[in-house]
Amino acid sequence: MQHSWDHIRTFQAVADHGSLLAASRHLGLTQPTVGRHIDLLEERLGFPLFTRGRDGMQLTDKGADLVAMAGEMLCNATQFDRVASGLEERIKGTIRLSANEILGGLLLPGLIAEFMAEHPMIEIEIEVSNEASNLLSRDADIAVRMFRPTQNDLVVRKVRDIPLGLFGHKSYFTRRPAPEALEDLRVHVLLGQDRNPSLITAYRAIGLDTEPGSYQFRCDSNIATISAIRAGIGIGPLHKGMAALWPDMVQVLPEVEVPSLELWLACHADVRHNKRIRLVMDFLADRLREPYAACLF
Amino acid sequence: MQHSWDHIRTFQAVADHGSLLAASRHLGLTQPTVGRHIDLLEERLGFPLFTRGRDGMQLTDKGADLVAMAGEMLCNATQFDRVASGLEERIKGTIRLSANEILGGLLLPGLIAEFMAEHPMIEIEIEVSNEASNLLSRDADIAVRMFRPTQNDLVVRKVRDIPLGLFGHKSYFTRRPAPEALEDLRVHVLLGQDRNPSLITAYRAIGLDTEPGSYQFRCDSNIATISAIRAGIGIGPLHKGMAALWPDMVQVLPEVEVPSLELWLACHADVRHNKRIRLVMDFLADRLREPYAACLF
DNA sequence: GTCGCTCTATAAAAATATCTATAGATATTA
DNA sequence: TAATATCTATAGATATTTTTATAGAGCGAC
Repeated sequence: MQHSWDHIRTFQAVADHGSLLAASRHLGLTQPTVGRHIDLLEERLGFPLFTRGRDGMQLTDKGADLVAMAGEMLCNATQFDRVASGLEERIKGTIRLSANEILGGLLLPGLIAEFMAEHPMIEIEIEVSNEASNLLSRDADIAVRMFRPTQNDLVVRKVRDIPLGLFGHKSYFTRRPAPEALEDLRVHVLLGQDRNPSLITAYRAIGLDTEPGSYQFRCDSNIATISAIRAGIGIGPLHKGMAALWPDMVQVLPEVEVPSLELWLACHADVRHNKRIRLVMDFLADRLREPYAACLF
Repeated sequence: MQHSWDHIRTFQAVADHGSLLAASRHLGLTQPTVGRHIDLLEERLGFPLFTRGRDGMQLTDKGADLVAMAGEMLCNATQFDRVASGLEERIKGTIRLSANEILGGLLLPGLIAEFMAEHPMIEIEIEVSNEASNLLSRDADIAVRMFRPTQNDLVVRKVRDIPLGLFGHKSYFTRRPAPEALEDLRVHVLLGQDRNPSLITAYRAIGLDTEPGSYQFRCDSNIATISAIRAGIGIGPLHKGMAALWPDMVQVLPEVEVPSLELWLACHADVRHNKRIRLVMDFLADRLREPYAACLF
């Protein structure tokens, strides 16, 4: 009896993630199972694929020679799944959305609640991450992005622009006078991010060239940053539509042109005819075009 | 949980062989197992891959859209196995030989007996068939052929030419006088083959243009044809070296030039460094170059 | 040093898949 | 018309695989 193709999948996952444990999590198996798959495969091939170290599994030379083909199989398998998903006509089923923290954490849940009431047969998962998840490897079915998705074979739709403005909480301005010109911002608490350079770039774009060190409050979490603004810690950029939902938010320097963000929807070309995906895409495109209805904060 | 890659393999096999039963034989599984694989796959995908008829399983349109990717996976998987086999360094193991009826049935067993005495760790299988088996899909590790193998990615070695001559059994010539010129053959019983045109072509090559109907004894089996010659039924071509092992065989028209056959060995490039395969290849190349030692007849 | 984290390896219990055997249905052959 | 192929579908017994739970070893932080 030959070895199973599943063992090759396991092999590829272990090679990719570097350890049995990490691979097992991604495969939805347990670590002993993954370990046994590798053991069996090695036994049948007659040579070791990995060296077992304390810090995981490292490919041997021979293992490295084989991993390319396993990778190709993975490509074909994911394409198989994608195409199959595109051929699928049932309404019932699951859709995975990928979105960044702000959209996925604050905005989408409200919209999805509405959608689910209309379509109880469709189950929806949201993957909240600021990393652009890979639609090609089917980490998600639909991506909601703040920039134009660039991968090939993607069907993308620009929904609209998202105008930004600089905002601070009313309470903040009881302590400091609101800035009247761009230079005044230098003496204010500016809320940006730690490692993610997108807001810093935005500040530069409006003519304020500050170094990361000059931000008094820094946090990687977009949500925490927004909370900080609402808590009156300082001034920072917000979606205008979102700020409009919160009383007590005061826009400063409204004449300053903060470059708008763009709102994009994307799905893989192979799945664009899937009814569920169409349904969700159309719904999102429709609702996201409207002003923000509610932020679940 | 996702579906198994093994189910995709099963899907591809069923699509390829047209029925659960045929696929199960090729996969080394049973028919109910193969059927359940397809059922599970269809259930997870949400649409049928096959229409079940009395005469097997026929791909639906959607199934046909998916079979290409499954086929690619099969390619990658067999390549995986081939490359793995090439990386393998153990002596112990199995080697599959592919050869035609004459070589595989009469000559190789004697050589292999000798080889096995020297190398008891290596198990050898012979696939005897006049169809050139596919080294790319790993039906065999080594092919012994009477013509130059043409597939790509093959490592081929010409061992030698095999001179042919026309022979008859002594007892035959007690009944009919031996032919003295080519034309005399017309009144003799010529032993050729039924559907396989190779011998007919050979007769044409030496200047004797006879139609298949004029062969009194016809048989698809090369071995039976040789037996017929040895039984004194008529005249036919034999390997000179083989005929030399049998007393009572008389060559006729030795001046007639019968085109020689060629003897080739081939293995896939991916496995050429496999020690077992090298060992067998070298042994065969060595022994096949010598005159025939024994025919197991 | 010790706690907490990573990782691999192993043995018994639980879940799952496979096989054997059989039935039913249709076409081909005698 | 009966016999013999082909094929798929289904149920119970058997094996195999997976999981759960546990141990052991190295590394970094406090």
